[in-house]
Amino acid sequence: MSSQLQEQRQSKLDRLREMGIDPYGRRFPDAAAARDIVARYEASRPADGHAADAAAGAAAEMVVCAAGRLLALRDFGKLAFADLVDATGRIQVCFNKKELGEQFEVYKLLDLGDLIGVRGPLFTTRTGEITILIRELTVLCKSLLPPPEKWHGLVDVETRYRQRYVDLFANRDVRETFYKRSRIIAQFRRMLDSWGFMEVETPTLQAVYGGAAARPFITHHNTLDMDLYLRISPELYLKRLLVGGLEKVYEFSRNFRNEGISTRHNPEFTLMELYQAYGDYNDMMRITETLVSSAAQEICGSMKLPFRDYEIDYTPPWPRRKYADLVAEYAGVDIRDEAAVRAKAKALGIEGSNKALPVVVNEVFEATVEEHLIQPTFVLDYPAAICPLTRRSPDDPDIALRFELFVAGMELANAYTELNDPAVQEENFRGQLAGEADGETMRVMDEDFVAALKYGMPPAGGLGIGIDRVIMLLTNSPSIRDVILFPLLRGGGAAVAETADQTPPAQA
RNA sequence: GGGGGAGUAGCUCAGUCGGUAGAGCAACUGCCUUUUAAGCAGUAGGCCCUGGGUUCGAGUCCCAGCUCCCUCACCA
Repeated sequence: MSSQLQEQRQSKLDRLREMGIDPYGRRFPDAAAARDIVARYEASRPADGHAADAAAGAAAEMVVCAAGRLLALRDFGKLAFADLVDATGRIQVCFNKKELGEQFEVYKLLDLGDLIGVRGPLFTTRTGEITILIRELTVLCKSLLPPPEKWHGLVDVETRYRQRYVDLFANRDVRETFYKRSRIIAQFRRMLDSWGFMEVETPTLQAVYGGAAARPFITHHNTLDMDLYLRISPELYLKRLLVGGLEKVYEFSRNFRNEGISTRHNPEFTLMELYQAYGDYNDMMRITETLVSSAAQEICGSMKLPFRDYEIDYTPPWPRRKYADLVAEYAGVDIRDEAAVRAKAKALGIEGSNKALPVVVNEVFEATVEEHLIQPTFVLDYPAAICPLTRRSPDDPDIALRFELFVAGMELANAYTELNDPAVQEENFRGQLAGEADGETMRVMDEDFVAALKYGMPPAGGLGIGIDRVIMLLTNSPSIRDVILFPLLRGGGAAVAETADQTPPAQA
């Protein structure tokens, strides 16, 4: 049973306590990063390798301190080598009975997975690996459960998601993905800040939800005794800030959509939205290109990155293609030719003959065009009827000044020249409400938003970038669950829920 | 919700025709002072996802359920 392995570790823990050693450690402030230790040592030693090192080493012994998790062990009895893994990388450490003396007994009570701190001089082994010769050994945390196998790591997908903490320490590439996620988001923030945007936070709990067409999660506030919605989009609040005179704002917002789950959809996901007063959707295209392409270059090291079977080239500028032209090219129909569009939809097996033409057109677009948009492509000028928050083209009232960015067949970004005419906005809302029977459209009139527009919102460009999907692309992760630390799973999470299935005490 | 796949030791995986459950890693006991998935010898470790059914006998066959993965549907 697993308890056998656990009991063995527990008994080692008990023995450590008997020796007067706290198996759960304490502050250990002197540890240097494994990556830095290796880098410093490489820089300081002669270029011709370890032959000269033996002589030079005695003269200038470099004593270092490191801390991390013990994750591989090669034991020779009185000598052992192990991998010590910290947040920055891996460094080999050497347990030598001669060097450790009495502390060698402590080493014998260690297991894979334990957290330790070490101090000692660096040396190079016969095979050329930089290694810390341990003179002081500190137990920082005894591990009671065995780590996954050293070679394959943790593979079982369900366990990886449910016990991400194991996945992270066992699989280096998983750590790398989430480091990159953090750095990409940090870079986005740096760039936006440098362009004069200010970061804001708007409500996640909303009494009236809007800004997208999606089913919301509903929750309840006890004291106020009111139902609230988890936001599906921050859009309508960010535009209120434009009215208020905050001219360049952005928000990294977690949004919640009560829809299906897939490799591209998680019920909660991160959307970065920004609004720029006195701009339009052309500005948003340039911002999108700059943000994503510079993240590719700066964080991932190249403008050309693999994703699935593709090589994606992020070098700007990216092609701008008109929506109508793409439908003509891939579906072979003119979007103004209702009979042709409906015939094509029928041929594609798209149902809903009673739907409005622009809705059918969009379904044809999704069925025929999207899969072909592999390299970064801006799709411009959507049918106005499916864009209730977007300004109409001055040349054609049926066209909305909107673009979506597609990469690898996935929608990555969505942007508008924002609609700031309150009369048109109110009319669009009413049209959405009237269309409720058709399907999932906005069901609630946001009267306060219309009131805000009546005070006057500057003409503006607005942009939303699906952060999780950007991270998928830039880290070559095929599933959105690979870039979300704790994706939603049935049953909620923890793999070992047996202890929690007892009936909880009744709550008042 | 539809279709397909999977669930066996702590981890990674085999398991033939239905006949008492297997390997590698990890663990334990020995030997071993420069290894790189270290090596050698030995030991221990199992609710074969759950519940029914067929059978003298089920990890294996049948039915139902649970969970995950892929895919479709849904998702401006």
